[in-house]
Amino acid sequence: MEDLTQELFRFFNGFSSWESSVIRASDLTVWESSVIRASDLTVSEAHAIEVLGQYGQMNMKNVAMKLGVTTGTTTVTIDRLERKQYAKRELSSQDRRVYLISLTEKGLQAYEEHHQFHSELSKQVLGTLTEEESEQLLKTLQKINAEIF
Amino acid sequence: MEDLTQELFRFFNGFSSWESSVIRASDLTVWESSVIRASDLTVSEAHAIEVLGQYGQMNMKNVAMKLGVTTGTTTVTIDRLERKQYAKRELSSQDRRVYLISLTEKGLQAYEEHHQFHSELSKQVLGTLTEEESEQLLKTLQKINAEIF
DNA sequence: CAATATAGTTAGAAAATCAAATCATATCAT
DNA sequence: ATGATATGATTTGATTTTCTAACTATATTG
Repeated sequence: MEDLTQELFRFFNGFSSWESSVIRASDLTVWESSVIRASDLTVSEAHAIEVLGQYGQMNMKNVAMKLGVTTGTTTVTIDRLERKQYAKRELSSQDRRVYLISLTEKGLQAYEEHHQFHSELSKQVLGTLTEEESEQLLKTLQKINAEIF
Repeated sequence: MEDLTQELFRFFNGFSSWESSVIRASDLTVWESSVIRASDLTVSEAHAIEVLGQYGQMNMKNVAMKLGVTTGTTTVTIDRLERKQYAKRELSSQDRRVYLISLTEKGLQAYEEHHQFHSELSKQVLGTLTEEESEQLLKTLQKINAEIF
């Protein structure tokens, strides 16, 4: 039990630093020997795109919850993404207080690009495991995600 | 493979929002019907304590890497932790450019407290799995952590 | 030993975040 | 129905967190 706690959080922290290095790295690129800014996405904007790409259209409150920030913060983030045309708001027809947020074409494209890096890590993970372990891991993660997160 | 990528990052994002809600919640407490600040730790300070508690004494650069921020940011964070007596710097005897950072008694105590919350989540995870699945998960995580993170 | 690399710090600016107040719409209890 | 309460989203103003770039000190390398 104590062991699992330790490995669980090591795993989480490992992901965490990997993820921020990827976001930062993908924001830079080298062109004719000098480093230039490749995308105009900040780290928190990239996170929001990741969440929207992963879960699809959702309201502000749910975006905020997935990001682990307040709705005030989310309003600001989505404002910027909308201004830069990565995301769009649509009024819900069910509840007129609600905005449904989704990615635009450009936003989806940015998500796909970022997602490639995820697949890379996934490949690395599979590389360390046997066929059987991989299958078991998938099942276990599905269970945990469905029941806890 | 695509499935695993999806579950892996859902898992990671689930952890992420859980973790930020826990850090925020543990920073507040209710006393005589009003919410007051219980600890003087901010979110980024709590993260640093978590890393130092998890990995033990380490230099600034490694702390920065684990936190996924620059060394400049880390200097500021450790400055504050040192001022509040949660952490301390020691000059390395091997390399005089290097500071080794570690938790003080007070820092360790804060780490232990935070760690309790981790155990709670761990317990929840175990609750959704069979005995066998739990053992397999532990082994798999150990493998991944050792080889990738 | 000079040139280059690395660890850490500092300074100033920009980005991210929060809490609280506010607005508009929904829901609930009577 | 309607007044009271709850909820989703935004705004405001302040604080916190972070970055980049320049800098210092020490190590390493050709």
